[in-house]
Amino acid sequence: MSSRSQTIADILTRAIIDHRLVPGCKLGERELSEIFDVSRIVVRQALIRLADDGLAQIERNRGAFVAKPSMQEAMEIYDALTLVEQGVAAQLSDRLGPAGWAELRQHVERQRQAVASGNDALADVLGQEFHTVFVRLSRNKVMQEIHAQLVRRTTLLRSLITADFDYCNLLDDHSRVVDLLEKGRLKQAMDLIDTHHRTVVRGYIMDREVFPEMTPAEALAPYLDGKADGATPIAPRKPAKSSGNGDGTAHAHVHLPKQDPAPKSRASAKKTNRGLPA
Amino acid sequence: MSSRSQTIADILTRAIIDHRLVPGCKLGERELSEIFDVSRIVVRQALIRLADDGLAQIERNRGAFVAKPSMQEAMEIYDALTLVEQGVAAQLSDRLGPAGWAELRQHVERQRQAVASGNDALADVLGQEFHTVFVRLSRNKVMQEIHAQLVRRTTLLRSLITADFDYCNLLDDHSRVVDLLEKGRLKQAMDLIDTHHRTVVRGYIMDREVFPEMTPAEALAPYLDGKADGATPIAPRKPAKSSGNGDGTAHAHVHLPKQDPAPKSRASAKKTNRGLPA
DNA sequence: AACACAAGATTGGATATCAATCAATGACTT
DNA sequence: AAGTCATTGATTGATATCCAATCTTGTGTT
Repeated sequence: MSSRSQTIADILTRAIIDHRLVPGCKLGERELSEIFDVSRIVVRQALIRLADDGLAQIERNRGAFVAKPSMQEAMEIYDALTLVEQGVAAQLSDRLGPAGWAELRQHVERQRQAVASGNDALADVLGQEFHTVFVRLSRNKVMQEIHAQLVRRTTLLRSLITADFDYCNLLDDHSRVVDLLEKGRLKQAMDLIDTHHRTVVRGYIMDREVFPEMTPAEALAPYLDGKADGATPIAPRKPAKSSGNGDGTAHAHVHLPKQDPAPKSRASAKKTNRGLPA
Repeated sequence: MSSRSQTIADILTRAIIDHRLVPGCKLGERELSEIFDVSRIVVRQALIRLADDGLAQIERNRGAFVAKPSMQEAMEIYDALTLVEQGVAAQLSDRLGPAGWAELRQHVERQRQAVASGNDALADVLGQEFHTVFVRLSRNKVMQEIHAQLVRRTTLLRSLITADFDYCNLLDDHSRVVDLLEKGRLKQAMDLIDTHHRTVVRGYIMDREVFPEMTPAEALAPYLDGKADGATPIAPRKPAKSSGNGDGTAHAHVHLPKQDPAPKSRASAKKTNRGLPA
């Protein structure tokens, strides 16, 4: 079992890539420590991990916030992702065996079925997973980790934009990349990878104002004792601290941007939850 | 000014890439907290950062150690580095302007002069720096950070091997890569980058047992002076804490990594500083 | 010698506390 | 009334102390 701060960092990461915690959202130490029922120190260690991963930014004496990358940074992230995947493509076109190609095709097929059956959420997940599988076939764990981090950051970026993708189109890209690579047409495959990501970026109109639809406590609730992802149970709890904290519900104060019109949305607004919790 | 744990993480990183802290070296919380005169918690946060960077590994209930990558991991790191630099090469061959090429040439020239004047240590530093400059010209900060991390890890790897490089050869590679790229012969340049790194890896006979030649206190002493900011502390400074070892550790910039027969334990007798303080 | 067990040391974590800093508020001036 | 400045409150960065769990070590027994 890894450390608690790692567990919490994982949960926060999950919540961020599920778009339950959106860019700019304050990650207060005290608030999180009450949510997870751990000490502030553990929370801080988790936040350090998040910041190292580029998913949070810590401002001295002000606290941690979910990262809010600039357009410039968004481009750089996609550039880096393109570079990595092109490189992996070059490797795979040399070294990948039949089993590998089969796995890729099978994955594309699964996504195709998801699209066909109208399961957009699943299609979205599979669409992202394709890239992960792609890189995993390079059998380079270091590269995998770098790539996974970039993917997480692109997923974060999606919180900032108005999603407007054509899944079928992107799916076709995946399929065609596999085809081209297997036929040894590396150059074309690499160009397609580039176009693929540019297509995504082109849809990026970063409408800079994003405000949280839920408090962190609400956003994180689904991850707290579900253990859906087979991870660690959060805490076997010791006797409560008896110190007058009567109601027990960590009803957090909302940290909303000022010019915020009127989101009193504490009442579980199940809105466009694009994410996929477990 | 960034947090203290960041400062300490930076110093530890520095000490590791200077080969003053060698793989496997125990990084005890209490010991480090006394050395840096901070609390254990700050040290722990620094160690978390190191571990996230791949420079340390934390074993639960056992503590943190300087990372000791396997041969497999070493290969993966170099593979990833090659992939990144090849990708950057492709970008530069498209987009780099005259000023950029000039900067690269100038850098190669500086290293050439260092080699000519017999300043091996400087040549080594410049040789590594070339790769950093190369990637910086891509103007992609995300990519830069990924690359820098990989470079740090390769530098760590050098602690595990018996260094036996032919600097002139590697320098020639740099020069030729610039030439080829500027002439638009991308494919050849990329092949050369690959060969370049393979040349380095080929020299890797990871003689698994590395022994620390100094205690962490001795290894870290040179970095401890001002402690306020930590720009580039190479000033020799005596430890403020008494603690018995009054030796001032005159650290010479020696670059003679001749294999040392294994001493017994951490008996700090010799100070063959193999590192390359900038 | 091999094994079991107790003692010590180290880590992971909790709690309480303090200083520094930032945000918000309110008082005061113009 | 508007604007500026000081006070207050809240949050972070960091420390010290304490505790439980685990690892290491050394010793004693078989």
